[in-house]
Amino acid sequence: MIDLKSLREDPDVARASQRARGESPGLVDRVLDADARRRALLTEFERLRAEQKEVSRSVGKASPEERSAILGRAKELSDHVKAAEADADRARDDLDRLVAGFPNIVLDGVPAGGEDDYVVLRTEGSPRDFAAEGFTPRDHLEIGELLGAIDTERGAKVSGARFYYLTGIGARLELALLNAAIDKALAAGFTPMITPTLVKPEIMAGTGFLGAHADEIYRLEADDLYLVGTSEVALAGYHSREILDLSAGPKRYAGWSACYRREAGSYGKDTRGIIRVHQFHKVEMFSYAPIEEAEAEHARLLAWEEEMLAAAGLPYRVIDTAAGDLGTSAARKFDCEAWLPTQGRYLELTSTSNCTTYQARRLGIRERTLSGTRPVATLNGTLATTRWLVAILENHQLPDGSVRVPEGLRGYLGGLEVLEPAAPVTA
RNA sequence: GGAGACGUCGCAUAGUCUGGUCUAGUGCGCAUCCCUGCUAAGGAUGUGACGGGGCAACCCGUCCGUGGGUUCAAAUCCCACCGUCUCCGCCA
Repeated sequence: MIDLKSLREDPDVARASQRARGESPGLVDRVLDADARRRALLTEFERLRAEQKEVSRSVGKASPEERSAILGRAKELSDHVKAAEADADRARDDLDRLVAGFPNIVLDGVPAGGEDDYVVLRTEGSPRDFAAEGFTPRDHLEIGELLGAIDTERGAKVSGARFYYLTGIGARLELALLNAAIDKALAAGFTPMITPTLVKPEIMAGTGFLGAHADEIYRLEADDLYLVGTSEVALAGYHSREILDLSAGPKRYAGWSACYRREAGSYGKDTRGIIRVHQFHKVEMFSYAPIEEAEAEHARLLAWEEEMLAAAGLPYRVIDTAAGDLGTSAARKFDCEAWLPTQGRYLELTSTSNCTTYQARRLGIRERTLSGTRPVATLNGTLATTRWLVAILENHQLPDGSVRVPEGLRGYLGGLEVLEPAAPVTA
């Protein structure tokens, strides 16, 4: 939720933000109108209510002779108050609806435009030259099957398309990666958390996931709960309706959870292997920070992501996502994309967003300061996901189909240096 | 799943039966000050959130788990829901 006061004081910033996102700047004026109307009706209601309270109080003290006259007056006022309150409530609902649909204000420097208008900030590491090494790289699924690490056929049999089993060394490799991520988070001062993956509608709405991309989310209708697409949701909800003390710096949590995505509208895209799946695991960083520290914290989250990518030995690039490709809640987003040799393209492995105070306003997360309370900034970023296995298997493969274990993960696999092809799991 | 108890401004509690004097009292904690001169005790004052108006001291409104209802008037009466605890049943 955007800040109405600053919108009132400086609507041009919001208009510019809307234009950068490729959305309507006219929405700003509709919000301003609704806000003015709501405040006028609220003032009127409160004036009548104050009068009614005064008259009502006088009923008890009135002498029997005065009583019926006062009661008549009170009754009349009561009707007026009810009507005025209904008007004010309606105006508030109108305003709320408009505000709910208003995305976060993008930060200065965010590239304008859509999905393809990102800016590459830098490229780290260099992709291997498989031609020079004299072999054609296998894709992650082929390797995964050779290693007995990934089984998508049985995943489809049991749960449908875009489901999979990680088997044997595949399961161990994912656990190794996620454990490495948790250790990285611990070293950076995060509190590890294992979070709920089913959340209430108000929490899902508060994080901004029920806006434009609501069809991405699984909903359990019988229980009115949502399956989270990331532990960001549960971690943002953790301190909802609380007042925090951030005087010692940001509060940092690292969530480990399964993540669920419907992948509606991605038919035919990344259908092979485990690049785009309905269920995966992720270790996610989440920070609650004073707003002045948000941009510095965002830079820190990005740096920790890059340390993980280095531990996994992956070549990657960092992009500054364009305004139109930001989520509803994000004011700025950096993605790290690893090189995918068999597709000759970069694949998103991490994403870190600065949501400024947008989520905190919706979820009622504030901090205590010398001059009262105010909303905090929330930020999130990926430390590892199941998808990383794709890049690890492809980038570290050897001609015979085995895979060199990146040094940063060996300690989590009992010192194992190479994953060797194994007999497949057969019936 | 069944039965019962409970939910009050940081914490603990009063108030609910008998609606108006609750403009929610008290204790603890906390903050400032006073006294004292020494890691004590005492005293005074203050002590929330949200919204609106001046936008500074102030004023108004909302908030007693949540949402409805009754009433001129609801912490208080009625209904529904949520949560916590206890007991029973069932499942692991």
